[in-house]
Amino acid sequence: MAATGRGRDTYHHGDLAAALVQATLEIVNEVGVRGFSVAEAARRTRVSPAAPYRHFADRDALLAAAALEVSRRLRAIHEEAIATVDTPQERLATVAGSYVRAAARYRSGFDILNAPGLRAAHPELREATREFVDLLLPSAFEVLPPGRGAETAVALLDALYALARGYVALLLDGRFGDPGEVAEAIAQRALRGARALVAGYCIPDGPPPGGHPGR
Amino acid sequence: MAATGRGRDTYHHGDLAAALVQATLEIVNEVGVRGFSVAEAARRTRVSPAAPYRHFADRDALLAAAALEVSRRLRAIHEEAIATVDTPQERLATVAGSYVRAAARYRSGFDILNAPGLRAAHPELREATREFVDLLLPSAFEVLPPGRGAETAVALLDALYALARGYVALLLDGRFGDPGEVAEAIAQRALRGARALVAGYCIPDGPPPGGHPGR
DNA sequence: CATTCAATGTATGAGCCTCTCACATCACTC
DNA sequence: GAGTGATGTGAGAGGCTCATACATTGAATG
Repeated sequence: MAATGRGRDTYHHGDLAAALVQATLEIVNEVGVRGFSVAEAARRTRVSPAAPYRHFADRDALLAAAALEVSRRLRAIHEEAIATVDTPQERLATVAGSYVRAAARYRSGFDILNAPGLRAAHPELREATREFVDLLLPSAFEVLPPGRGAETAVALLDALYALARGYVALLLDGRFGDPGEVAEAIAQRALRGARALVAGYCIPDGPPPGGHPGR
Repeated sequence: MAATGRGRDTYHHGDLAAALVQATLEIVNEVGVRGFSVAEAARRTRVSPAAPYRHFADRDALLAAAALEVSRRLRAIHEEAIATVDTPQERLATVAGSYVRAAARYRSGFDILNAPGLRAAHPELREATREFVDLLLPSAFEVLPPGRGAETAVALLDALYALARGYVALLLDGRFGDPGEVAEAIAQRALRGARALVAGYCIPDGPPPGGHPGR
């Protein structure tokens, strides 16, 4: 446990796993996911290059652990954002904006979270996403015309998530200029887009899905 | 592929650059961007590990060249999709669907195209995106209420792009199950979401871009 | 033709990384 | 206070990126 508080004067570290995750976040923040290396994380934690492998199966496992930490913090941010809003419509839309804003602030975290393949390979990350969906599902139901099934509610949330994630991708690519500077403006756009999506899904006799949504 | 037609019986390859790009696409298709290595591309092209560096400055440059090739093919796909549609509204929405469909088919290409940092580091990739925007700008103008400036039109396109790209990210993450199987259903959802976005931007007195949430 | 040269491929190697395996050290229990 | 499992170390195999010096060749030039 970290509770022992011994940084690194002893042979054993105390809480190497957590320290490595922290180091990982810092490194990724500086040099990106591709520049990250387990060896560097070990170096910063003043531990031999092999030590991390006692706690994480491989490089990706360490990155996934860091991503999980990020998603925890993200969840807290969103819960806070949601709490300040009254109507379910705005609650849904607000999250899109706060997602974009968070991306600009915690750049590194999103790089990890969205690293290609990581999510696909680590179920616990997908699980974290699902919890996030649960957070908003009630609002989605409240907003939809009565009689719509859970499928439609989930589809609406997916659409919101897709919109926000897409904006984040563009933002972090530098599509709009310096991410830090334009973040607020893009967050507003995401907010507006999210409102349009919610409105679109609320049309009582929404357009025939054309193709039934997957499961 | 070799322009001169000599595959590899001679000392010189004939068209190593193109062959490397092709090999890159195949490798990424099999093992993802992270699994890709310049060495492997050289191996498949029956060339020494150092040869690729005669044509590409570094690993990322080769990936960027492959990404450019992908974006060329993508553009062709979209031009075709657009051509089959009459109204500007549907033209805009259609592209979102075709983007998702293309992602499922050319999985590897999208992995490269969306590799974190690549776009940010290689201007020619951003240039390709801009050309793509130009393709749709006329439709965006046609759709918006008169009096809206170019900014709004670009904002609408950005929103559509964000939505489509987000869906693609979720799809390729396996969020909806096997990408190949659910692709069509997700494409339909993207289509529907895109229609909602277009409709949202067409409200004559829509909120000002930087607008306050008031409602 | 013979020669030269610029482009293209090769050989070699330094330096870094991932991950493994045998071994050292320590916290805990009985 | 001895045993034991968890945690860290050392050494190293194998792979990768990229730089540098060298080999080969098609084409231009005289």
